[in-house]
Amino acid sequence: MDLRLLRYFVAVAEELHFGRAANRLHMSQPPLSRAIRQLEADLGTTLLHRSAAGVSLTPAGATLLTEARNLLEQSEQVRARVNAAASLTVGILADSTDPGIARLADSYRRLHPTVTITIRDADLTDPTCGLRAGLVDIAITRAPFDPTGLHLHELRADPLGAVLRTDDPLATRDRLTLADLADRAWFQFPPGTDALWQSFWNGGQSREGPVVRAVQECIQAVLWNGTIGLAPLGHHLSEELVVVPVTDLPPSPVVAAWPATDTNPLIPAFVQLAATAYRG
Amino acid sequence: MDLRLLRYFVAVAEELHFGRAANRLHMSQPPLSRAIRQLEADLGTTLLHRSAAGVSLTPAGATLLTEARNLLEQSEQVRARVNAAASLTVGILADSTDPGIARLADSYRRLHPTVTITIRDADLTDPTCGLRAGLVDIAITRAPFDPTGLHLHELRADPLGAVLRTDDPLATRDRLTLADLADRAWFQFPPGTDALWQSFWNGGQSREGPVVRAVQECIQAVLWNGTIGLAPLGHHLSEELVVVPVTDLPPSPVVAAWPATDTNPLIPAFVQLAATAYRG
DNA sequence: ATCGCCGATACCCGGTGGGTATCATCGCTG
DNA sequence: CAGCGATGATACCCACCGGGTATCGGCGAT
Repeated sequence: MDLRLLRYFVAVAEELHFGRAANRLHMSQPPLSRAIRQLEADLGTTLLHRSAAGVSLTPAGATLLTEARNLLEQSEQVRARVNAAASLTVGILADSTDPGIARLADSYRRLHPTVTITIRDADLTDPTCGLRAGLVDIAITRAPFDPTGLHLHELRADPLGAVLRTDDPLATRDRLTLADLADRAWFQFPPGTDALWQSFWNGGQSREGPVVRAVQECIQAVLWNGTIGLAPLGHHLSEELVVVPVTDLPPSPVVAAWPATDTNPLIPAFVQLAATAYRG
Repeated sequence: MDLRLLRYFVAVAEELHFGRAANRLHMSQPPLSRAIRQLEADLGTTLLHRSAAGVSLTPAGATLLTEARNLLEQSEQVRARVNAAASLTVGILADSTDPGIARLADSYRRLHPTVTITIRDADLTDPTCGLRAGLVDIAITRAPFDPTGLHLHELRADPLGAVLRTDDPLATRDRLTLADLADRAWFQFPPGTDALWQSFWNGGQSREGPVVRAVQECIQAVLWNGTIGLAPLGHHLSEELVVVPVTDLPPSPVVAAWPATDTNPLIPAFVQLAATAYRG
């Protein structure tokens, strides 16, 4: 059985007219007639009643119409699924300053040269980097966020510090507590941001402060407006900023997250590679 | 996408060797290589890693392997379902003496000349005429029987009578009750026969008597052994038998039955035709 | 370094899928 | 009732494609 013939048959069965169907298929009528006869011979049944009055479906033809539509639909899905298995989009959040992700992508490309891997920088609105919206296949992000329907894999946990201007009175301290920062203005995330995540990144409390949508905006908020935020230690954000450890905050985990329903075989391989890359 | 190419791909993916796969497909290696390249070009992805060491699947290839197997399997099912929709096997029970079924088959053939309709006479063991075993698409039989998983359509209800030899003392009566027959030997159906059906055709009670497997055997049992049985009125069974109405039995319904899961479009058409044929 | 295995390439041929021209049939209409 | 128009079937042709054979190239093993 040939999918081409099924496509032809569906056209004829829908039009109930060889001429119109041929037109729709951008071909002439005689080869179409022949193709349908061929399909009938292949299946060993008559699919259409032909008469000068018109064309009508036999019971076998009616069955084939629905079955063929179904099969053609599924063949398209196969195409889509195979294409999905040939490319991987990874969303990253807040770690755009981290060179690790670039090295990770490179080593993945070396391992799977046939796979197109794309890194997408997400904005802070969505800690799952568009995972639920289907924009990315995997998110590399920082917990916490609502994990419903997601598989998670913790890659690393970073101690957190307060991001301060170098001329801040606290900037010379080698450690801080949340109490030291209680009177400062904190970031505000846009509405719709995961509540868990928002409260954590504000030091576990609801805070007042300017709205930020991207990492660059956070840095600017600290530099220009004297607000304060949290960041993993060891990242060099700017010449004019320091990150001072805050001792009474739990470390911030970096997690890989992907939809529990996603069967893309590239995902486990990527997560494993990410795990070794982040461990080192 | 061409199912032929998918078949080729499955062979190569299973053998992981172009030569062996070509052998399995009864073709030579070069056109097979070309076909796989074609499939890759069509899908826009590499499906196989080729090296002198051997062939291995890319992630997209692994996905396609399962998807292709699935699609090929389904294409075979389409073929089977279309063939099923082009032929109808009707099982009939106990009414082989009824000329109505022959007329019904003829008028169905006139209505659907492309459909092969086959009438199968069932034995008394199975009142559903092999419906559950898949031997027939529709059963025209007499209730009662276990209707689980079946759709039923009552075609007619016949008053019942006792089948007696013409020289039986009761043969001249114009009506009887079950009480009149209480001391007679009744039929016995083979083990496995539907219990509902068995008890009904024995006058609603468990009875002693010879085992019968076919209508002919029932007639012979009455003629030769003096046993007794029930039959719808108005059928001429034999010159030496009469059917005397039994007034305290409910009429016996003739029903069309077919599997609730069967989507064969021939079934509704046949049932409708049967309904009008039996009504007349 | 060389041999051997295996997939790729080059090239050829016949069948098939597409085309055009025309026929046959049937329903409609004047 | 004859002629016309519409529609599917048939006849025939051509280009392309799916199959074949012969051979190359590259990598691994010895």
